[in-house]
Amino acid sequence: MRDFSRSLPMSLLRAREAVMRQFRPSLRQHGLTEQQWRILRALAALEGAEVTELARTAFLLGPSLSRILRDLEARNLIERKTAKADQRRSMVSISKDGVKLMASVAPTSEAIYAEITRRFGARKLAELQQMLGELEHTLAGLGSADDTRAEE
Amino acid sequence: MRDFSRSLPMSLLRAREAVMRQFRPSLRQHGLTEQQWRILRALAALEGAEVTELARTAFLLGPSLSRILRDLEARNLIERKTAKADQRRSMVSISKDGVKLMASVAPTSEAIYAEITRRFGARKLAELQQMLGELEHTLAGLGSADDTRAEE
DNA sequence: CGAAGATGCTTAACATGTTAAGTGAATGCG
DNA sequence: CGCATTCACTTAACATGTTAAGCATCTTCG
Repeated sequence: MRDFSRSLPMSLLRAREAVMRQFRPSLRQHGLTEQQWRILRALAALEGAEVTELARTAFLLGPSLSRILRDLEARNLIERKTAKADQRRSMVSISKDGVKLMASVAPTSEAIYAEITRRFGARKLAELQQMLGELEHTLAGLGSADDTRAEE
Repeated sequence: MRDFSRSLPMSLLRAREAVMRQFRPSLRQHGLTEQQWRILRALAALEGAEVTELARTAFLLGPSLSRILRDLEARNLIERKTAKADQRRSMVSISKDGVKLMASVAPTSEAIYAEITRRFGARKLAELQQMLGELEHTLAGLGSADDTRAEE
């Protein structure tokens, strides 16, 4: 059998870990996990979204998102209000505290990303992301059907 | 701020998920998680290894590995014995049941991998893995020091 | 209208990720 | 030798990943 340490899943896992290792300490200093940070960023970009939409954007499964939103709301970093038209849906938005927190994290985060880009090379990085996108697209629809998470 | 859905971490996450989505159902049918499968494969390749070495190979953190080994041992898929020379170390090896289980999973797993390779293109896949390896190497040593997990 | 089904979200249960602390065994060194 | 340090691994505690159930609300259609 193939040397599994050279398999595609392992390559992807190690590469992602190498990248995230750069960001985690900074996020941690601000009391945020990687996933919480994704949610805040998504909310800042979307300016309010339904939970399902947020799950798709932040690439989180419903149950994870449910828990995280509960915690972020308790920390006053986000706000929720149920939609009037459809009581099942709830609109989530980032709070003022949330915006403030983002502002305090963003500079370091941007700097790290810039350093990664510089080291790896902007062109190469673009190529890599191109290929990753193609891989994702190639496999879309191969596996199970219903995809609440990604799959736009 | 950058559209975070196009950031490198998200690209890597989505790509990996697209790949793993192909394998999970088959593994699940055999009562294995992705991580348990990694450990079995690593053990089959190494023919017995110390826990730390196994963590490095299967790219798992110590605490995760500890729990998983406990469970795999309870299921009689692996065996452990403490080293004579150094009582702190324990040698882990795959059991006969473990080998049997691997044999029952491997064909499907190989078929899925072959299909992914076929769809994406073997050459492109090699290119992608090459770039992933470079990315990993580029970032090695940038972040925190001590790396018990990977970083050979 | 009203019951059956679909939808949006949450809870539950178990497995792993992540960091810190704990434990026993080896090592280094005065 | 003896004691502090290091080492290999495990436990603990909390956050997320993953699948299955649960629970309202909404929609569909007779």
